[in-house]
Amino acid sequence: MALQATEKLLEKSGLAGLTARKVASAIGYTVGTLYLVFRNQDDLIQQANARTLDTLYRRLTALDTRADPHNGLRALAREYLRFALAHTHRWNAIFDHTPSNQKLAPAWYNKRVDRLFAVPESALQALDPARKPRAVTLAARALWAGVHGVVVLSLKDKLALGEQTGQPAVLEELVDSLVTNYLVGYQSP
Amino acid sequence: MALQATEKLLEKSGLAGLTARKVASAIGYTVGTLYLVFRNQDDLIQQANARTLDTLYRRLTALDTRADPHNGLRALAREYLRFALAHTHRWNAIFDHTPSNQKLAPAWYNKRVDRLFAVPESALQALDPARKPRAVTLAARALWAGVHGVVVLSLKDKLALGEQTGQPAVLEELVDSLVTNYLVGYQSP
DNA sequence: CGCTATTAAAAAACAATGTTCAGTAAAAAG
DNA sequence: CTTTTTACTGAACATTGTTTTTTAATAGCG
Repeated sequence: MALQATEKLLEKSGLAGLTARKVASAIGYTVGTLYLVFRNQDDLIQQANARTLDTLYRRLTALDTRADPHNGLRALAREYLRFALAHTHRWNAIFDHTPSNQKLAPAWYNKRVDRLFAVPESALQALDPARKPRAVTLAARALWAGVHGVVVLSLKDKLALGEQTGQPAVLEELVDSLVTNYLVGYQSP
Repeated sequence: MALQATEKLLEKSGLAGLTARKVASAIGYTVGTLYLVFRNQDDLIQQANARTLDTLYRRLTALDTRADPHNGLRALAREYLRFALAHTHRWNAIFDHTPSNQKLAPAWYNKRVDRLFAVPESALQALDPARKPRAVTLAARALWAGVHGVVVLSLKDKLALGEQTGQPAVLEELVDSLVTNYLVGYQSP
């Protein structure tokens, strides 16, 4: 219940507008009760974010990249962008949230992140099965981080594209450009 | 004075550890005085961030990309990464700060962002003077946003690279991979 | 049933923080 | 010397994360 309410609140007003009291009252409880279920606010947000990562993962793995890895990677990137555009606030919450004093994220959280990176990585591997795993891993990280960067700046409207800023078609064009051009280099001898 | 103190505090404990009272007392004033100089905390942080953007801009323009645009772009990207690694907290502050209720950033702030994007853009234009300006702009945005993405995830340790995560050499390798491969695609017929 | 122990939740309290505002002391103006 | 302006303080307020104290209900059990 709390996590569902958190998601709803995030969708409406983003991470900045989220308070423990709002979440509690949204499910008909008071704030004290929330702290019986979650260790603190970081814990709550992290669990909400994990759910977002899960649905993103499901969306990405729903695509078939095996038939055509090249176009598959483009489709993955586009799907990533679309997801972020469709759930801006929840997606932003993943990256805007910086745990207060916590050293490193818990294992169950990192597992979701790793799993996500594995998706484009396996497509890249399929694209050139002969390549060494380490080289593929690095390439996957570089490419996916790059796609991530385009999406991040797209959502923050920091791409300085003039009037056409924020138009989904232009953004998809950007993502496509990145993936396509990168892959040309990746596959050239 | 206030901005210098803000920078020092940011360097030490990041945006999360920054409070109006700390900034004020760091310069020997009380919190009320700070609000005579800055409209609010967003204003203070935005002005501090603008200064960070300025020094980054100076670092990037200190490089000469005209002699060899291709390597110049790689150097730009590497310099961007180095700057972020050297001033992690101040750099993160630029992207972690989400103005409370403000619609869009003020013009004087956006000017710095535009100016930064112009740097790789002019290198890309030099690389292929025949290409149409709009195509160059799009490519510059895609490539630079991609580099940005690698840097973002590097600093947040979200690249899931196992033991070697965070090693600058590996990160430079990633950035290099992105730029080099992208440019191969960009220049191919 | 009647008493106790456990549980679930509320209510209240606390500290930190952003922000505002009334007041005050010193300097400047006239 | 009086008035006005300036620069600043100190207190106040609302919001929020978090903890602690209380209260009401339920379950366990003789």
